[in-house]
Amino acid sequence: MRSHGATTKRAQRLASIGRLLDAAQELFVSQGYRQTNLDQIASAAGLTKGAVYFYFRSKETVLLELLERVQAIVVDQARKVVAGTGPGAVDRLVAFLNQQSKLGVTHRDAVLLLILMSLEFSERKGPVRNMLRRVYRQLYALVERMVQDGQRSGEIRADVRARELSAIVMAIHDGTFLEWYRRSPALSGPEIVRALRGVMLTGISRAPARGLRGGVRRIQARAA
Amino acid sequence: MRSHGATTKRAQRLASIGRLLDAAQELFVSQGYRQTNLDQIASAAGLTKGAVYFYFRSKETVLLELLERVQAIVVDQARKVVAGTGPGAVDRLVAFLNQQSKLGVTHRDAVLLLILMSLEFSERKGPVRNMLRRVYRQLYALVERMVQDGQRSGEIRADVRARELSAIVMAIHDGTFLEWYRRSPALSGPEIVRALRGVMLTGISRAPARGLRGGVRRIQARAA
Amino acid sequence: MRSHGATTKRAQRLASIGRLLDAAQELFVSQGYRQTNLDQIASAAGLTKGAVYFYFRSKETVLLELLERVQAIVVDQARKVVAGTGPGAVDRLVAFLNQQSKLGVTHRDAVLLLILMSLEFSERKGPVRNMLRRVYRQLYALVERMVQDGQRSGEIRADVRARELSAIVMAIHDGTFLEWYRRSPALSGPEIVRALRGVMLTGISRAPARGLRGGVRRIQARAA
Amino acid sequence: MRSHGATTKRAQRLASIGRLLDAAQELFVSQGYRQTNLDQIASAAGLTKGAVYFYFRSKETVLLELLERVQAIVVDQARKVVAGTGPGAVDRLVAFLNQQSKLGVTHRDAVLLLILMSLEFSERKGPVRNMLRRVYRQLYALVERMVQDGQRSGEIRADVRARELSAIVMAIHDGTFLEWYRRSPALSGPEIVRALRGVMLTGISRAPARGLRGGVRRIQARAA
DNA sequence: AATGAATGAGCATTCATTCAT
DNA sequence: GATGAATGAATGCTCATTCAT
Repeated sequence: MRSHGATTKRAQRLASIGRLLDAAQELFVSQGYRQTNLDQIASAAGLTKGAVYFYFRSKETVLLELLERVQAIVVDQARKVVAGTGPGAVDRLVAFLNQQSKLGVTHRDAVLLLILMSLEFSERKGPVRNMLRRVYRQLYALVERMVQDGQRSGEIRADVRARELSAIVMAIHDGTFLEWYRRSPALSGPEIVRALRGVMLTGISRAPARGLRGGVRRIQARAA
Repeated sequence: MRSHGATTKRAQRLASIGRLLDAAQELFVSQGYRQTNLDQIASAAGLTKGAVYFYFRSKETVLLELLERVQAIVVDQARKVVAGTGPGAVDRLVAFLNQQSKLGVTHRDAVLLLILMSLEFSERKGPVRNMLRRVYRQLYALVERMVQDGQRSGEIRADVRARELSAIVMAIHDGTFLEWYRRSPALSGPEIVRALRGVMLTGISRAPARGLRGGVRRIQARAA
Repeated sequence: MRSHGATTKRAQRLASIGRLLDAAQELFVSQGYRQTNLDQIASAAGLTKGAVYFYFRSKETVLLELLERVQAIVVDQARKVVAGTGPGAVDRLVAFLNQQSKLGVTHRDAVLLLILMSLEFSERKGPVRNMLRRVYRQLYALVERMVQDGQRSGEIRADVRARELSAIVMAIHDGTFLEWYRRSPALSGPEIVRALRGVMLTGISRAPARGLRGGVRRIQARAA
Repeated sequence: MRSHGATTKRAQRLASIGRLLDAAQELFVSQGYRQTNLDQIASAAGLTKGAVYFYFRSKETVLLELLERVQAIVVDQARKVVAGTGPGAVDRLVAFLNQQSKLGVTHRDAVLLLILMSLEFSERKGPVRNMLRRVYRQLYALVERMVQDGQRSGEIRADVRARELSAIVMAIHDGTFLEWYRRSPALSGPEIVRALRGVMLTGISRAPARGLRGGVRRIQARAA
């Protein structure tokens, strides 16, 4: 009845699933999970509610598969980038932040989905919260390791514990995305990203103790 | 049936309203606005659903009145504190951040309500979004003014526009609260607040150009 | 909006619950549990679906409360009647069957509900099946005890184990009700009841062994 | 993909239909018609939903064809057995009951399907109900004729009208099957069948009037 | 001042059925 | 001969809201 470009069953299946997931992602991000109903998702994908149930077991499953995709995009990529950079901890952190900034442009909704769902599901136990915790734990661990390395090597300030310092890094990171999301047209994307990086790196750098001045400047140069 | 300390009608009225608003605030923060239903609010306040409609026109009105309270707590207080400090822009910013940190302890839910609702309602037009925008505009303006002053006086880095820099300040601020909310037991409250202040102030300070070293150190000292 | 005879809240509550349960019972019996939807129940009671949920937690709860009523009618009454008759086992059995026959007229739907639901839920575990099993276990036990007593005293044939013999009694009992339900207009109620009693009592009586002839006749006289 | 012994199209066709009908019968009996969905039937037969529609016009048609099979098994066989026995009415009745008992073992689900569907569809008009009525009418007629013959010849009690007496016979018959179905593991199959026959035959036999004692005994002997 | 009864719109989910391949 | 994709109607349940008392 409905005719799509490629007509093999397999292609149609993938196309429909893709359209449904894309539609769901956009709606979950812009309206929240709970406010989005399946009719909206389905019709945004050019299908009907029934089709959603043909491909997914439930509304929750749609979100879980979406988060699976997001995990691959956000966590796996970040790990790869971090692993491929070195040797300094700050270098890796810069690479990480650059990667996230790029994601913010190429996969804005994927990143926002992660952040927004982590808030919407923060107090509701169930598979979604578990999945989200898993993803965040991985990100936290990645950042915390870099911060610890940096503290050991003297690149990063040691007057705050690694746990709290990396929490700040994540907080700044998520906070900036949310701010951007909230005030979208009022803020310049590239500029805010650049500012973010500069502020964060300066902020976490080792305080320029006497005789070591220039440390901050050096870091800021790398981040530019 | 129910016994309240003061039994004047007026007192009882105020007490009921207070209990309802408190209950609503806690539930909206912990579960979100949409997931919270009026039965939960009412019974958490020791009343029934009908009573909510006796005091408020609708569920939305409950939130609006709550946001009115929050505005008084967050915006008005911040303005007063900022106005009563001086003369430097960074001094005022430090005072502002101190005030917010205190609020985070004394009025945790009020601050979180503001942040969380601003996300939940970000794409839903209506009176709530308007109210939230009003509150945030005031906060943005307050911070932006301080940043501009600091840039003019040379205390604050000028390589990023004031709008984006103050967006970063707000982002860090909100992001830290959310991070704290999300990982509550895993993070040390006082420590993260101290870290936040240190990181942010160092980060936004003027890059310690040659001959001006010590600027960052001075700022960090003030923030400690 | 809707005005019912008695207007105290308590009376209205009881009236609505009563109407809902009555409507549900009739519909469950005539159409089955699963084929009956809440709209039918509600509108048969002059209410809307929402009202059902005001009084009951779920559709299943409606059935459970109905079965509670039925238990009181069927089991408790039967026990009382049996306890109040004596001394012979057959006398008690006759009293039991008389009681059930009366119920079949005064509470036709209650009895049928029990039987039909026991079939519809026989393979579906859950609270309904548990409840049904509880009720049936009590009836089985009641009958089996009478049969055992009768076998001991020689009034009832002993060539079949009490368990199977009382199963037959229950089978005949339920089967007759179902037959009546299935062929309603074609069968004469009183006559079938009389026939049932006669057939069953003769059938389970001690086989008229040599020298004991007349046993069956005596029993049939009591049953008439 | 699927390998069947005989690979002629015709054979495969018949095999698939057979598997579907068998699967449907088992599921209809164990869960009821309405609770069984086509996916369950199809996958129990190792096929997919679409295949059901390839062979049958609708879910209802599946049941109708099943009932056709059942009719052949239950009614036609019973008629044949009754016709081949004689000369006494009770002899024929015994033969009928023996046949049904045998069916209960060899075609348990077929017999149960008939009984259970007659209850599930009793108040729902449509082709299924018509079919069921047709089958039952034939069985009723068969039994009623035997009872009438027995009453005329004096073998069977005449104090109850033939219609009601044969209703009792059918009631006992169906009731025993249902009881067995409901309490499967708790009852001994052979024993209950033997008991049933004994009870029923004694029960419907001519009341052992004075001078005719032994009648019951004779009948019970035949039924053993 | 507050309650309890009732409504109706909205929503996730199930399922028989259709149809192109 | 059979499958997989998709539909649409039905249904149990939730919940903000209204209103008589």
